[in-house]
Amino acid sequence: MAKLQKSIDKRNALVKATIDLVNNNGFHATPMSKIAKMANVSPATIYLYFENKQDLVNQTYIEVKSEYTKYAFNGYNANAPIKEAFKYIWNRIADFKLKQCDHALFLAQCDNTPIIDEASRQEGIKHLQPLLDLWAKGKAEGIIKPYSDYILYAYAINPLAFLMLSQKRGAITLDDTLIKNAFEAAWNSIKK
Amino acid sequence: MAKLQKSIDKRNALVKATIDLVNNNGFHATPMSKIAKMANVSPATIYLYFENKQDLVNQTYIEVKSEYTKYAFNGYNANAPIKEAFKYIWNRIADFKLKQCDHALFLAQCDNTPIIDEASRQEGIKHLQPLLDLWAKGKAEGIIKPYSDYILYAYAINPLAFLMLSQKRGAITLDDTLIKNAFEAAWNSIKK
DNA sequence: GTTAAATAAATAAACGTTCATTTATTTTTT
DNA sequence: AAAAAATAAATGAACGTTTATTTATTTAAC
Repeated sequence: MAKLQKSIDKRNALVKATIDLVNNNGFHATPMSKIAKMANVSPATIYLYFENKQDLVNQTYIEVKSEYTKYAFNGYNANAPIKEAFKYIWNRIADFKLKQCDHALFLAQCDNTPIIDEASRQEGIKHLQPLLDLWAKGKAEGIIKPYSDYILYAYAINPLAFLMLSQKRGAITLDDTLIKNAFEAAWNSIKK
Repeated sequence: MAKLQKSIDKRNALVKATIDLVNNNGFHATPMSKIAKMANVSPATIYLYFENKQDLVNQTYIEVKSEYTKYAFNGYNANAPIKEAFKYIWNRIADFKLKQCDHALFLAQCDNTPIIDEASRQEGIKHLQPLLDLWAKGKAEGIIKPYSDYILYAYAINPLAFLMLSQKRGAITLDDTLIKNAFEAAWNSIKK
């Protein structure tokens, strides 16, 4: 059997093009032809790597979400004291949203619209477990308020998405002072 | 029909259909034909009320955003003490996001995607002035932290959008206790 | 009877996807 | 080790469908 390797470079180029175009034009104004053109392949080639447009955007979402959480927990020490551990994760997430702004924007768009299907959304949620574990530990130790994971996330993590969007739109510049303030606000809203 | 002039009812039905369909299927899967069908008019009729599809979604956005802020500040007394005044607005906003969940979802989708144009986005921002005024006053009195409006909004108001989405997706139920906790978190993150 | 409102039907452009074919790589034969 | 055969990867062009929008026509108020 002749075995040939479909080029991973091409797949990556397609994923990257999808992120770029969906970020700038939205899903509805991102035809396969444009994605193909930006990735320097033929439209037909997309279908060698992805089942259809829905599959392309689903896979892109899962991939980006996975990068996000991988980055967030990279180097994380689950045995550190609660506040220190949380600070580490929080700063990694802030870092990601600033340095990988395009990826964070893409996630925000997917998380707030029905463009990806429910299965992919569920798949993306799984990876946050270490943070939820930290919160459980913090609650057990009486350091973190006994709120649900969702309200903790809403107040401690999600505001970063809004700040990132504001920066992207030129309304603010996220300097070190602002980030430091943001962390204090985050911590204050979840600490007991 | 008593009078045959461009019926405001028809326009409202079109706006409502747009919200429903965009919420459930996204902009890309919401053709004019479906909007027309749901509003019980002919596709051509849409063009008697709106210039084109972009104009329809722009106007829908501005209308919903306007309802949102109108509701938020209805009955608001700008001369009340800072915390009390903030609590009033915050609860009105929470109320809106829960009772008018569809409208809040539509706004979230518009605010996180490029489906509406920049002019309409700017137009939508204007209406928040009373809240910004309150914060300015609170900062002047040394009651509220000297953060930018964006970071205050990110921590005090925007988390409600995340909670609303979580509820819509069945992950949580926003009861009175949770809302009360959420307010305390909001206030703690902005109070000095 | 005139005019404005509403529509069904029509249309051109754009879309996602498939098809027929070519190109590139691997396997088999000699 | 070369040549031939087989197969995988890639493509441009084409398909059928859907889309937003326009047109020509009908309907209903005054």
